[in-house]
Amino acid sequence: MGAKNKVIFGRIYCSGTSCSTESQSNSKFSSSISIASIFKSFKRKLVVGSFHSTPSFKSYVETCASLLRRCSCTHRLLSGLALQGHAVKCGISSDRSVFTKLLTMYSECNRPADQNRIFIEFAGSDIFSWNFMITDFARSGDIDSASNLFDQMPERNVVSWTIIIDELMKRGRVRDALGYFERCPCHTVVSYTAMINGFARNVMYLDGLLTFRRMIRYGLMPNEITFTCVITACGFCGEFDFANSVVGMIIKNVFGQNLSVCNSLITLYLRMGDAGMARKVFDGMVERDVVSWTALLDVYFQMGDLKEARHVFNKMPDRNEVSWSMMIARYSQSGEAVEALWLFKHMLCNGFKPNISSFASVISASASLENLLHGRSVHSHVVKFGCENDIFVASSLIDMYSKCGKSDDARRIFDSLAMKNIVCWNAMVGGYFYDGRMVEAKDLFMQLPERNAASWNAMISGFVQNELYEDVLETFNEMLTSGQVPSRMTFSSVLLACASLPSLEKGKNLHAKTVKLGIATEIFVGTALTDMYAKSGDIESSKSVFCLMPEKNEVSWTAMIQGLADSGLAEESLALFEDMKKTDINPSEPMFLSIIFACSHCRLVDKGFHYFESMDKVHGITPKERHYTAMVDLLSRAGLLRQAEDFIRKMPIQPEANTWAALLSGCVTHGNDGIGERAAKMVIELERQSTAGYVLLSNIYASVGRWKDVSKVRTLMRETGIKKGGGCSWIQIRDCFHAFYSWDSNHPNALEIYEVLELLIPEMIPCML
DNA sequence: CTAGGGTTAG
Repeated sequence: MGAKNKVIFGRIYCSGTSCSTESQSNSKFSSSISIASIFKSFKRKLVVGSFHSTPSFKSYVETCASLLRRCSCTHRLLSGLALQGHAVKCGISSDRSVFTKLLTMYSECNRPADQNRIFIEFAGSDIFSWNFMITDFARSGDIDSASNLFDQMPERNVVSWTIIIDELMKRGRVRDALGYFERCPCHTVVSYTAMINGFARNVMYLDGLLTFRRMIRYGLMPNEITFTCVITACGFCGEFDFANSVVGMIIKNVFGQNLSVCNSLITLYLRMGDAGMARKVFDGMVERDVVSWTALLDVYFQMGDLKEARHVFNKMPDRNEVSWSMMIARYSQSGEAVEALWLFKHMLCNGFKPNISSFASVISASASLENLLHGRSVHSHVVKFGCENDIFVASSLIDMYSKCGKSDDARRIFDSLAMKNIVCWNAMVGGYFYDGRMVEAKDLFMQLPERNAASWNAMISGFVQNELYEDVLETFNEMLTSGQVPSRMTFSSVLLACASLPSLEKGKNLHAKTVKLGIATEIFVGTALTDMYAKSGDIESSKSVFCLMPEKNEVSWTAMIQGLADSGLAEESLALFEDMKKTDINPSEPMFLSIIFACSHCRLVDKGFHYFESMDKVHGITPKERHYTAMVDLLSRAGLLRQAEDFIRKMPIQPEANTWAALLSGCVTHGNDGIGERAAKMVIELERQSTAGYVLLSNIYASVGRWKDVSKVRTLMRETGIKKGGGCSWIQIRDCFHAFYSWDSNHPNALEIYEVLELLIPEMIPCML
């Protein structure tokens, strides 16, 4: 024991105050023993009387300070207390270097009361101690005590000012920070940088840039940290000209090789949309860290090259939780939700702690998959890591439960939040719509403390999902009246509603509005317009909108191909499909549905089979039930009823009721009651509540003159309590749409509706009454 | 001979 302690003691004594050289001994026991032996040894050496001038006293103080520092590094409170006891006894506890180390030790060991006590006892006018205390108060969340302390300081240096400015900015108190900044008698690069970055933190980028300009005028030279902050601010607010002039300064002042400056430049060029330049910066760096590599990942994500991003991720020399979060977030945003979940799992397997960002991304991936099981399991991790009160995590949880149809679970999280932001409110409104709980959704919307475009969009798309198109238009009008400018999202939802309404007027009106806002050819709006015009029967306008779109995605092409097919322009639809195959867009599942449908309309049986077979063979898409149904429709319409029945019996998957219904409907057209009866039996068996089977069957009997069987089917329907649903129609009177049903003469505006109808189509009235 | 400002994800 003795030998070991002597070695430690000797090392400390000889190497002065260096903490790092003697941090090897890490057992609590040996550490406190060594401290005790130091004092024993020192007591022997100290000579009373020559105390204050001897070198041994100086060494004693230094050693004491050094040991205290070691105690705070290793959080050994007991040893620290023992040391303080000795220091007090020997009368050196008010020595500046001992005292500052004591302050640090109490702070590190989380003893604010003791820390405060010795501060009040000894601090006096020592600026360092005051600054230390201010930082400590601020970092523990008590910014008011921090600024009180600052105001009481007998004397301040520029560090004091910078601390208080930075801490106020971090807490969003921009005005207070600015007040201190203006009162600060002397500025440095650091105080200016704190100010610039403080503005940026509070989304006041332009003020940050102006402060930067003021700093240059003041004659201060920015350093690499200032440049990093300014470049980041430029990227956020899109001030690319300003950014370019800053880049000039960076190069002139030889900061072009600095690690963080280059890292921020990669992101700047990405925000400018110049992935090539971003890549160039990365290639030219002399030194790279995990931040540089993570930024490079985003370069490939922005170019849409997931493969290369994945490749870079695999070969990166180092990863941290941000790199993992980035991968999870981008995969989730690219619609690769399954891959996002996989990455999250592997992040945990690799020993990384999930953080708020990775939670938010992985929850939104589970939401888009509507995978409740996975969502719940991530939720349990969220609770385990104590992130359930984070607003980002909570709002994505609300969204996840909503999309899985669990609005009550969503509501529980919503209610548990002490601080809710507008995102949570909007997600919850959407949640009720997903569950079809319109009353609750509307109620909650009325309670919203503030409304943004997303709140209105939640209402509008909620009504669209529930096919309440009148409410869509009504809400849209309210939105305009409230002064809220509609977004792309709004237009694509409202246009979707217009596509389902008979009047083209509203749609045209909306088209005009989007032109005014300059978003008519934007991908989402343009696609919705294409769809709306096609569904409203104005295929020429649909085509012209489609052609004007500079960028088209899979959905846009589907809308146009489907629109042409549905308008009976089957040849054109097929030609467009061939055009699309020449671009880098791959045919999708719904597209094939339209293509087969188009073939069906033109009786192009062979072509239809060709496309159907190419799905699996060429494009690797497994045909779904509805594709088989479309094929049956193709064969049945062409009168190939026997082949159609054969086709169904050979299907590798269970046919849906609609598959048989397609055959049945062909039997009606071609008057085949033999196959028709079998098909009808299958339809009724697969879908007992549905009227379609019965109605079609009775139609077949009627078409071949089996009137007795017709009345048998009708009786059967009556007995099983199945009613034929009434038809629904729409009419527009002035600015309002009215839905009315064939049995509905109780509509509040019935009289007016009938009056209008009488003008239009007088012979329709008797059928409806 | 110690303090104050920073880059990547959400």
